[in-house]
Amino acid sequence: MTVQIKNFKLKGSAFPISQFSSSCANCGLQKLCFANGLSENDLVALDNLVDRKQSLIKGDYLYKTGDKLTSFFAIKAGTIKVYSLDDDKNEDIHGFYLPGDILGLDALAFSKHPFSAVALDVSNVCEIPFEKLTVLAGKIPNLNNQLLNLMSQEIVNSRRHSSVLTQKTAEQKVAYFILSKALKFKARGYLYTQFRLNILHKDVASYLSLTPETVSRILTKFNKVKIVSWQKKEIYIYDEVRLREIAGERFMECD
Amino acid sequence: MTVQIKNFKLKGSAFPISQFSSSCANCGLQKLCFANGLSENDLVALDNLVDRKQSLIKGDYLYKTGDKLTSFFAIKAGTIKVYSLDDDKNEDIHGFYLPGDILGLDALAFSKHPFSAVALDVSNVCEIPFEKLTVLAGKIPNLNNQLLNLMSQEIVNSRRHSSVLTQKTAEQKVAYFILSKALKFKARGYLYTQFRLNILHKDVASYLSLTPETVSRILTKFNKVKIVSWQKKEIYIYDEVRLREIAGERFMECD
DNA sequence: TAGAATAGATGATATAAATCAATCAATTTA
DNA sequence: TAAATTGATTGATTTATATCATCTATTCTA
Repeated sequence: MTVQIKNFKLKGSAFPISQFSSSCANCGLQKLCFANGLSENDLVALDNLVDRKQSLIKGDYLYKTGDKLTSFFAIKAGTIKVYSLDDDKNEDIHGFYLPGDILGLDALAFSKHPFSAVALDVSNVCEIPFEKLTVLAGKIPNLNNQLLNLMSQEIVNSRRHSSVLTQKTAEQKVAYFILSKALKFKARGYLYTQFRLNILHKDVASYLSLTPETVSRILTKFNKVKIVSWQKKEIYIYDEVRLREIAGERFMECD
Repeated sequence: MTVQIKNFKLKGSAFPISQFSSSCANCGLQKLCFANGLSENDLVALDNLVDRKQSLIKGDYLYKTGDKLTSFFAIKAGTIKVYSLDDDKNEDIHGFYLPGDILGLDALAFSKHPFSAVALDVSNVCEIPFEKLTVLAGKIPNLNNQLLNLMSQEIVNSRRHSSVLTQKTAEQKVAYFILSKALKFKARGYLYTQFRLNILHKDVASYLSLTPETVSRILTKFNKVKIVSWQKKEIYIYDEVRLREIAGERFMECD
């Protein structure tokens, strides 16, 4: 990526939409996606499978629990929430997926989506038909390896999240959450001390296994002591050092 | 499996050791392993990769956090604990693996084991060199599919565990844990209302994000009201219906 | 753009499970 | 096999966070 696009504000978008991503070869998120490690020829073969979807708007579903697995999705822009519903119809949120993340790998074992994926944002995704992809992966060892790597990462991420849930206090969880999102922006080369995050506080609460009240109290406190503020979807990190101290280094995702 | 071996007691063994598992073709756990769905020829090719390890004893490690990934392991008999250590050297337990389970898939992304795996039991495992396996998987689509399926299952299992941790009360967690192990025995064709489970209560506590005291109090209660007892490593389920009611059906592993 | 619905903030109170403490039982090891 | 270590039980107390309640701000929608 030679052109660094500033983190300009597009309503509802967590990341800027790249102008240069109409093919895998030009996509700035290539290294994070199935395309990683492919030769030029292989990249073309992959590219031909990919269907670049029109924008999704808030509330659009990529898939719902129980849907047949037909495609994986790579997020180019926006925010996707992955969740299931418990008996009382409460959302059990498993993750918020951002540009560069891959969705749907968990559906492979049963050929059905065990979770639902909904856009929180104006979002942009690449749709990759899963049967065609696995056939192609059979022919391109590097593609197959990347598929395996992505799944393995997903296992580790999920275990890491379990550790966060069980080992951190409410305050540590909230600090950790904000920091992990910030570091994700940083890794992509965007401004990370100040960014838009289109996630409701109550959804963060669910993801961290807390109540909205607890999250609200903690954010109020963090704002008062000038560590970080999160208001109207905008996050400002005032004191990264303190935030790191509270969050703890352990389990931090560094992708 | 035509010969049904009774769940005889071998000191420290959760499952009986099969007499007939010196090759994948004869292994009763074939359907759960990499071997699932392979033709006779392909099975032989897989079989040639597999190194059948001598018995492990309690405390033996299959691998430790940070070790280079060299092999996956399939459990034939015994119990393996997978965990990491937190800053205070507390164990953060991610799972107890039983016969038919596969270990090490989480290491693929970074070529290093993110967790440690230790035998709680006299255990028997098959060691499958991971590089050779992935090369072979490149040639045998069914093997590759099975590898992908196993990884996908691991993602779902991990998410399911997160749901248990966040959505169930202490009592529900303990009931759920016992029931899920029982159903695993049942699925393998063993006696499941009464079985040996060589896991310390304090390890279960850690796995369920509870304290040993809480687990102890709950087990005392379950014993008093004649639902289930777990003493000296022996589990007796007296009232499966009540146990199911308390555990709740949701998130139950059915493998 | 007004009204309704949803999200967020803040205070008072309740509670599930943790922590602390003291035995008792079982397992390891010298 | 005795002593030492580790695990399990049970009771008293504490505490982090949930719950309940109310109010305000924001976002939808008709």
